[in-house]
Amino acid sequence: MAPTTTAIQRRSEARHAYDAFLKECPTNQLLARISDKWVSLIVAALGERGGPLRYSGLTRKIPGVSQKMLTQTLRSLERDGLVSRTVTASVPVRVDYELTPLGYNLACLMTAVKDWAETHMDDVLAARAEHDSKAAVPTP
Amino acid sequence: MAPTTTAIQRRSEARHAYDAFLKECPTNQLLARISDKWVSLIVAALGERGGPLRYSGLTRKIPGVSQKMLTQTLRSLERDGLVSRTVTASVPVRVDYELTPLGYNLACLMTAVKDWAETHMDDVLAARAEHDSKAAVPTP
DNA sequence: CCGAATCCAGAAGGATACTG
DNA sequence: CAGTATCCTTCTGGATTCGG
Repeated sequence: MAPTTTAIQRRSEARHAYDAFLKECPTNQLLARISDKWVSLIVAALGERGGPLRYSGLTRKIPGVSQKMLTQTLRSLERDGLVSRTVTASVPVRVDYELTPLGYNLACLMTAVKDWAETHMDDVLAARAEHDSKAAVPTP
Repeated sequence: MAPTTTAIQRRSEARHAYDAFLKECPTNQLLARISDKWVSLIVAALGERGGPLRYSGLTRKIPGVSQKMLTQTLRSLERDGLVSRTVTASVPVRVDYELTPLGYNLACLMTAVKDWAETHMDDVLAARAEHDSKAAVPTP
């Protein structure tokens, strides 16, 4: 019997090979992790500050973030050794978050990306308007 | 009556202010866009190549991507003026994708981020193991 | 003040089949 | 070869509530 579904099979095999590959090669995992919206914002916020920031401070510095996402993202960043968490047991508990040296290292790149976004934003906007105007007038 | 729900209200207001802010300041939109997993991988793939790449070529170069995500992401990148799409109407249709100058510009940053991930991956892994081992032994 | 836990709507994304 | 369209599962992430 000739293999009639080779294309499908190959694709499926590629996917499973990819899944297995991820376990051995965590680079993609790490890339996916730092390619997260909240990770970018938190690391950028802590990087711009240059020093420690409290939980409530982060909430104010990143408008629109929910406690859930903030806590969740901070935990993963702490686990990955990118931020340090310091608890001061005062009457109202005080928790400070700060980038580790490794985290500051990443913050530089994040800042560069953010600067790129700010610099070339108008180019992208222009391209988007151009593209949309062409697509919107098929029969003038 | 004293305002007992100020914290909740402030948070809610912050969210709506954020939503309104996004319309006037698309920088965050753009940052979120380029902080996408598939965007990173596609831009990196095209950047490493240095030249045009066909649809099927991209499928092979990015294992695990579905046609849906590949097409969808390419469309958005084209709309944003980061990649160009060239159709050659031969017997089997041939489509080439290539980074625009703006796209190449971004690819440099993406490559830097990818390199960072590859360089500091072991540090992150070590921190992760350290963190997990501490959390896994509360009662020895 | 900092966070954990639960609920749930909606978006993301994969599998599959079909077109030109 | 290069998509498009559809279904369906998974996961994201916001709202809310409770605890230390």
